[in-house]
Amino acid sequence: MADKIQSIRGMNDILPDETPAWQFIESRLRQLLKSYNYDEIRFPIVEKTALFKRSIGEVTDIVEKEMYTFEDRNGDSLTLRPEGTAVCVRAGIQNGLLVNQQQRLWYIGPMFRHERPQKGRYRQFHQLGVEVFGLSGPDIDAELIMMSARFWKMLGLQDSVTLQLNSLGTAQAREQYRSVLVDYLQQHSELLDEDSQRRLQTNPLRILDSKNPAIQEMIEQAPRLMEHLDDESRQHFADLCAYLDSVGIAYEINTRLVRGLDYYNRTVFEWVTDKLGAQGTVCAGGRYDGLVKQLGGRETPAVGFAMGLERLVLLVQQEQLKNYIKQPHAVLLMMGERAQAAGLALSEQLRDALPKVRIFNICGGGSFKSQMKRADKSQAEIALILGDDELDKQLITVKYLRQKADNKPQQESLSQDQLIELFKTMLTKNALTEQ
RNA sequence: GCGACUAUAGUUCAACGGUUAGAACAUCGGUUUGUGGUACCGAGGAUCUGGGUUCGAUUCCCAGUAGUCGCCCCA
Repeated sequence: MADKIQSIRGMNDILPDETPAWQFIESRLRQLLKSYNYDEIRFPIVEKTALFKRSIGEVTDIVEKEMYTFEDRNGDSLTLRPEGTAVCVRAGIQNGLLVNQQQRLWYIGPMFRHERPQKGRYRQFHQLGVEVFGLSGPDIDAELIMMSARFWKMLGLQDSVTLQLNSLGTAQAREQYRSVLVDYLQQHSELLDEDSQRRLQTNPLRILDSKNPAIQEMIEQAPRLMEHLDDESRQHFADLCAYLDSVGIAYEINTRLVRGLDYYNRTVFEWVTDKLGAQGTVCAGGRYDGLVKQLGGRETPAVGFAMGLERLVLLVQQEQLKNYIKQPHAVLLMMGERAQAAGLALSEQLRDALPKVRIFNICGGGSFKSQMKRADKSQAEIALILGDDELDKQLITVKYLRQKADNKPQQESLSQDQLIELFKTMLTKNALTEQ
């Protein structure tokens, strides 16, 4: 036997067992986004490396050590997208979607980061991203948070996630705060670990996020970003909080919440869960008013978020899927060669007449008994039996597989027209539970 | 990228430095090829890869690969 070729580490197959959960989540997402009137955008998986260096930040971990970067045949440096925002902005600029316009966009698809795989963290992972351009007020920030909150309800996850909120202020305010913070940290530099020493030079705000207990203690006394906000950002944040209060969305203000990507300003938020171990962030986003200009467009306010679909799949409970998994309505048994041809034709005709009906043809023949076994395993509501007897009489035997032996007839012979009528009543009966 | 733990049928788990590596579930077949679910009978199917120690390794050691957990990072 030849050697088996394995998939790339951290890049997983999503198997038939798992796809119902994905489909469930994706269909609810589409429904949600439609209800807020957002539009889908699709863009490539590979982009020029410079796009990510310029947007995410040269000294971020993502750019420094997690990107899949390679040269193509022309010698250009290309990168598998590690996130969607930068690509969305590039596409918006390039296609003239952003100038003096408002756009509310979403996208879904795989992202790539070379990290150590863990539960809920993979090298190819999937995100849903939502980005809004051309709106600068706190109202749209609130809309995005309300939208995500609604989504948790749709998935039955409202008790599994909590909202963390912070404001980073304007770039200038952040710059000022940065130097105040660096001063403070340098006074306590003997407490800083190796990681934090390095970040002192590169991204000191991230030190606030450290899990090192000694550092956390010292951070408690550090000057707070909230206290260094400019007036406008302060008002923006207060308005946002008021909007959330007005619809009863609970949040926790976390002044240590900073983002790993450089482009954020003002509002940042994160939905977290304690049910996924170290990978607790399920959805995160914020405002990035400077990015469009930074990537060569006109100055355009923007805000967005992304959620990790793998993590949602892990959170969605099996019971919520039970109305979503769809069994066939009917399973078709074909006994003998004559019935084989007639049966295939029959199921095609049924699909012509009733596009919504789900029929599972038993292929591969076999004894009556083994076909019945397979019919049972299909979970279908009814079995259609077609053999020489039925062909001679121009009838189809219908057996009700899920009706237990009581006084009802378990089996009857129907003409094709009667069968179609039967399916119609089955479909209307199920119409409410299937959507 | 760092650390710890793990790797045996499709799956979940046994076992042993030495005959033929067991079981359950799953799969397939059979118990008159026209009646399923239960029962009974039967079949196929595995020691991650490469080195080393040893007369002999699935078992011990090393490396690789992969998974899990933590750090890191992040969605």
